[in-house]
Amino acid sequence: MIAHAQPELTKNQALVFGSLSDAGGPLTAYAILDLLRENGFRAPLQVYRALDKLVEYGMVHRLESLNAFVACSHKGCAEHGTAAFAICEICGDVSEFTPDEVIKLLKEWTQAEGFTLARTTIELRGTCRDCISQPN
Amino acid sequence: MIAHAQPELTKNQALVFGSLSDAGGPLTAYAILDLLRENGFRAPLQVYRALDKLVEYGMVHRLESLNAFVACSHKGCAEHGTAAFAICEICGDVSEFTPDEVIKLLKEWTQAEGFTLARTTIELRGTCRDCISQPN
DNA sequence: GGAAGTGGTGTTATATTATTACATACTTTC
DNA sequence: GAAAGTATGTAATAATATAACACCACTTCC
Repeated sequence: MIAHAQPELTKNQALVFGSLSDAGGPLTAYAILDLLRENGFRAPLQVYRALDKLVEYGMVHRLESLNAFVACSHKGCAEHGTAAFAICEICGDVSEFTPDEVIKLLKEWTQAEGFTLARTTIELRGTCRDCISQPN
Repeated sequence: MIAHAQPELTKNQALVFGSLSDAGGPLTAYAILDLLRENGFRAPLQVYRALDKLVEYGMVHRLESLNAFVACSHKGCAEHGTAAFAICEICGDVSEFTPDEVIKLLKEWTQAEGFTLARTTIELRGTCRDCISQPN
């Protein structure tokens, strides 16, 4: 369990986090940029810099296999362990979960190997229950 | 356990696979392109098309968090389960392993959720034993 | 034999994702 | 108020990936 500070966000960070929260799903950096143009955003770097901080604070996760970002699904983004993601390739829905037992096993492997773990990416691609049951 | 066919590779596929095998580590598509210019490669698509097939055959893995590709570490690329990767951020070394117990737990989660799993990405970022012990 | 299908290739152009470099401004601390 | 640290704005460019189209080799099937 890692406790993340809940710092005051700057204006840009708050705008980016707001976009992701409102979206309720993953957005690419450029999609966020387009959403925020009316708020004065003009360049990708404004988005990327905010995202860097939000990821550092644990409030946003990066989905490596999508090159996209998603707001952490924990309310208030309270402390929690390493997250995993199930990504539906039909509807784009992303489910975040916290597979503590999996993380424990992976940590055991790293300790046996002498590997110092900094960051863990677990992403499952497939089809969610809804999209399987209604194949249209 | 999934048995991958070991098809005859086309010329381009063999060249790309050879580059990755020789490299003994991850390469980006554009790094491969540069290595193969002397073999007549001229465009990224020649690399990406070969990589697509090699990944499909299970002979090459894509490292999502690096946007890079690595030859499968199993000799002859025999049948094996889902792979995971530990990536050293100092020396760039990549260790492939097969965490069967982890995969089993993740599969249990997907079955409970009704999620149909197509592809699993597990990537650990950190520092390998060698780079921790000799901090230069 | 020829038509149609399939898969690989070559090439140009373009789309998408991310960073470098530099200038400016604001805040905190001493 | 000078110094240090952090946030911002902007332009340019780098790095990664795909679309579109033409051509060729091979098969298969009538």
